[in-house]
Amino acid sequence: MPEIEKTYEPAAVEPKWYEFWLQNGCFTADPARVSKQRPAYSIVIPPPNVTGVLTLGHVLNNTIQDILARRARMLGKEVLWLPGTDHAGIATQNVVEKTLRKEGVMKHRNDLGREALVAKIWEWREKYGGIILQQLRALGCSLDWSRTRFTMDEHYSHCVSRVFVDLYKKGLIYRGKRMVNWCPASLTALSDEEVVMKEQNGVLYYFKVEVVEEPGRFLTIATTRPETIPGDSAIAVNPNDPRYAGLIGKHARRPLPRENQAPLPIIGDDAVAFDFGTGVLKVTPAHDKADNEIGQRHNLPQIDIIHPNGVMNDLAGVDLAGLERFAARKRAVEVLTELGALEKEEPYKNSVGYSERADVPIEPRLSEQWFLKYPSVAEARACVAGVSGKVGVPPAGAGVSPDRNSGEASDAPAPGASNPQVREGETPSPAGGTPTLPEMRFFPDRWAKVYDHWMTGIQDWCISRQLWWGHRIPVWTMLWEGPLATSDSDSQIVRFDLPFLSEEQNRKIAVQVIRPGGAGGEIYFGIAVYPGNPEIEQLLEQRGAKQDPDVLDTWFSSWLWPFATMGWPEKTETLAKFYPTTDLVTGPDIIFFWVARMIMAGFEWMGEMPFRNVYFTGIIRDKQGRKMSKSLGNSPDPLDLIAKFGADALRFGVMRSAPLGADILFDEKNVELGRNFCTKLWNAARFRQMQSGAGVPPTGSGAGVPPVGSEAGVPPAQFEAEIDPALLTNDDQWILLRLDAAIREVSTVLDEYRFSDAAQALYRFFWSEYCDWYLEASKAVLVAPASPAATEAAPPADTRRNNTLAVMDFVLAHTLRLFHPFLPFITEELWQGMGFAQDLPANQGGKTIMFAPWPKPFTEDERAYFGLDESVERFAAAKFEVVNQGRALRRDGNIASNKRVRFILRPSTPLPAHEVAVLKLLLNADPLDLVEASWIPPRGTPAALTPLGDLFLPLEGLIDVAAERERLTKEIAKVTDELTKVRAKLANPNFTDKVPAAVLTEHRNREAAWADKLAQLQRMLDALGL
RNA sequence: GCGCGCUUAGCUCAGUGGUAGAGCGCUUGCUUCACACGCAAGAAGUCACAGGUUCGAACCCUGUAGCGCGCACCA
Repeated sequence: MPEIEKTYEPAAVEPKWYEFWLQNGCFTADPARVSKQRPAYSIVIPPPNVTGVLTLGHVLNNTIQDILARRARMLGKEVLWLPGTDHAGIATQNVVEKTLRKEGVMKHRNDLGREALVAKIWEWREKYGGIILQQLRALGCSLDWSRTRFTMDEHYSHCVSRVFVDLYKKGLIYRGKRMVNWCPASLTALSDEEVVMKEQNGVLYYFKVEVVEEPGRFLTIATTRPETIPGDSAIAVNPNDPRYAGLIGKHARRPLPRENQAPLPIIGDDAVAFDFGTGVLKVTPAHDKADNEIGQRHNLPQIDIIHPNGVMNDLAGVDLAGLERFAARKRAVEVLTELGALEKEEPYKNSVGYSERADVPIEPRLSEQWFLKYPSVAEARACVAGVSGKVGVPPAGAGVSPDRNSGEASDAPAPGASNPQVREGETPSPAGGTPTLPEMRFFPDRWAKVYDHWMTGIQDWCISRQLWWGHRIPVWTMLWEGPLATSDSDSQIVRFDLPFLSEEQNRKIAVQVIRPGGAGGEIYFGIAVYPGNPEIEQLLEQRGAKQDPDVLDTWFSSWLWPFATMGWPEKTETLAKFYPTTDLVTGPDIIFFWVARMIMAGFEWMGEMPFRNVYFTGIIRDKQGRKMSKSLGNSPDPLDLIAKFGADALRFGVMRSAPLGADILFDEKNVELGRNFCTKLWNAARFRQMQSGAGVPPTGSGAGVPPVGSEAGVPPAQFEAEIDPALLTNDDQWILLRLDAAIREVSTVLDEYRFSDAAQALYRFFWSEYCDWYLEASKAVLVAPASPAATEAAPPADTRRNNTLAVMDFVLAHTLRLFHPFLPFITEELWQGMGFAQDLPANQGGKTIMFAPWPKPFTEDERAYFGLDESVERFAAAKFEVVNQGRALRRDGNIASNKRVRFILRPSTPLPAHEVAVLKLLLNADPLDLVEASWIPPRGTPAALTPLGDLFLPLEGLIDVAAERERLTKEIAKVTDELTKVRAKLANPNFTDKVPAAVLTEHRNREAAWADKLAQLQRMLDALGL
């Protein structure tokens, strides 16, 4: 084996192995390999925006997914981790338009026109769309690149159109003129989820209006938006408000526009609160959601006074027309003041909806849009573990039944097509009960409540966007002059064959009345066309039908991601084997945008939930707890971090500080810690390499790597060949026990998605236990073996040495595998470099550590075989106590840790020569003299009591007696305190009567131990002399 | 207003009823033949507060305060 270099160089190592994995198809999923013995495991990546670059959020999210995927492979599963990108409508169009404006290509999108702009965006996508995926490679992500998808791939786009038509036919999609969230910057409607509420320091303006029928009587109205007064069409009061009830039916003159101070009706509506403002409300049906509802109840005119871009139109009157809405507010206040109508203004805090993307206040606006009534809500709501409304789960696939033309829509794989994929250790349904539907689990589960709450109050989804980049709505609208085939004019869906289409073609469309008896009594049809029928589209356009110019909300395509990427609507093998996916890893900020909608889509078109488990990551913040943002300059570039510290270091650092359910405060120190840990791992391996030689196969040859699934009951042959249990030292046995504990702990916490706990357990095991204790103790065998006492039947040094190396190899081989999901690169480098891959079958790690089996805890038989029992731990703990005490003595005596000094041990139990050698080494003692029980130290000798006997540091004259006395006095105080506490407990009959026997025994032992210790400390203090 | 979460060492966080823990930072000593990205030893905590349950509470219950998040309202 080549000698391991002195320092680890991630920059040289990482690309090499990534290329190796790619060349060997290690990431490729093959549904044909899925079987009962080899269950499927799948994750679809939350597709990053195609314009995006890697952020720390992506690092967190994708490292978690990679850990899950890599571990699943090691557990013998067929793993599909499916990559891709999202076209991200508004975001992408904004980015590209901005660039084009900067480059002077255009001033406004209209300069280019729809087709040219879309072509430019495609160009952009070709050029930059793969960046983030390339960056994921640098992170080590084991994605199956052969399956990379994009939400605007031809096939994917067909899926989007198909589900649109399907929902349209089911009557769930409708067009309507409604109040929508309008973004005056992006000039498009937005969904409720794209609006974020922000608290504002605003002003509440009070102005008065005169009651027409009672001249001289004024009403005072409070408003935050005086610029909308010209759009008012009523004054509302609460009919139960004695102050104003008598005015209902009368009129008041609105002050603006000043050239048209129209009298408005005073109406009564329960929505008006008595105690807010003055109890009098101006009603602006065209520019406020609540006012719009009042307007509908009272049949008020809707006066639209604002252009789509936020500029006031002519109806706003001469004072305001042409002003931007906030300038208009200022002006309106001035005019009110001039008119003498303004009474007062007071500061006021309120929340205003902002456009998430453009970061400007949205404008509630009446607009004609497409809306969706969510499908499969009941199923989606009921399937999540821990939500309240989960009773009466309907059978899977019980969606709304299609009314006709069902042929094309229903050829998806049969509902319930399942695949055997159960997480290791997953508990089956409760025994004896009725079979329950499989549940989806959220981690942490508190998100289930949030999800349920949203699903309960769910509103129709505005799915049309006034953009060009996206999936164009597959609906053509035309004026219909013939008779209607249905008498029910309220019906949204009409059974109607277009005479200019063939019967066959008519089956590929759905017809909806858009404006029954529209403005001039005309009837408009919306004709939705299944994808892939250009000839129908052509015929429609020849007849004057126009395709809707809008595109669909990006999330209307994202919600199909789990199955549209796997070939739906064809019944692909991929779908059959890998759907539903096993885990979804995403941020809680898109639980409504994406997760909830995917669940509904999963039920609606696959008849099944899209994933079994959803892991919600925290949000990455800087170390002051602020969100990462470009403007703050607090978001480091992950690629810089990788260049500086290595991808493994970044992964480990982030994972170690990312507890389940909490935000992550990112600190480069954590990455440093990851880097340091890699170095530690590297050097521990290097130490092992430096020991090979005399009598050992030069490579260590993967010694002791046990076959996975070795049958219980038979001591594995490999163990016998490599590790002779008869030659195991206490340290060997101890580290095997610690390894076993680490395997158990890491496996358990990973099953619970507690990645930071796993990382910490690994860190602790390898650094504090393996390196700090075992590796140091092993030097007593490898570097400075004890010369056995004449009476002892010690094994030849070489034999014992080989055995220790075998134990080391065993532990390292397991450790590397435990670390692999977290640290894929360095573990592969060491696995190969140290020769662990040799002589192993390819599917057992012979080719790459990626397919080496995940370590298993010892069986009972293996524990017995290696002699691993409690006495091992006990003796090791006693030994460490001796060492700790000795080091403390050294410290008290101000003796440098590198200085060899004489220690004297008066053992309370016979010690094998080897153990004495270990103690000598760890104490850095020379010599370590053993004395008889009768030996009495000279007065003033610092001493420590240990479980293996009394330890002395004979340093006549060198010791600071006063300091030593102080230490002992302090120790005595502490022990006295503990002893008092435990005695007080034991003296309490309530305690002794009620406490469980085991706890009582434990307390009695504790009392004895403290008492013993106190007595000995006292003796030591006495021995120090005065 | 409703709901959720958090409050433990200087910082970030583990710790679900029985002797308060880790990493970082800090202090001291050490280039001891894997590693100074290291080794060793240390200092450091009224477990937010107040009640209650219990033999016993950081942990369970009730309440309070502060912080964070979500939802609703917002003339």
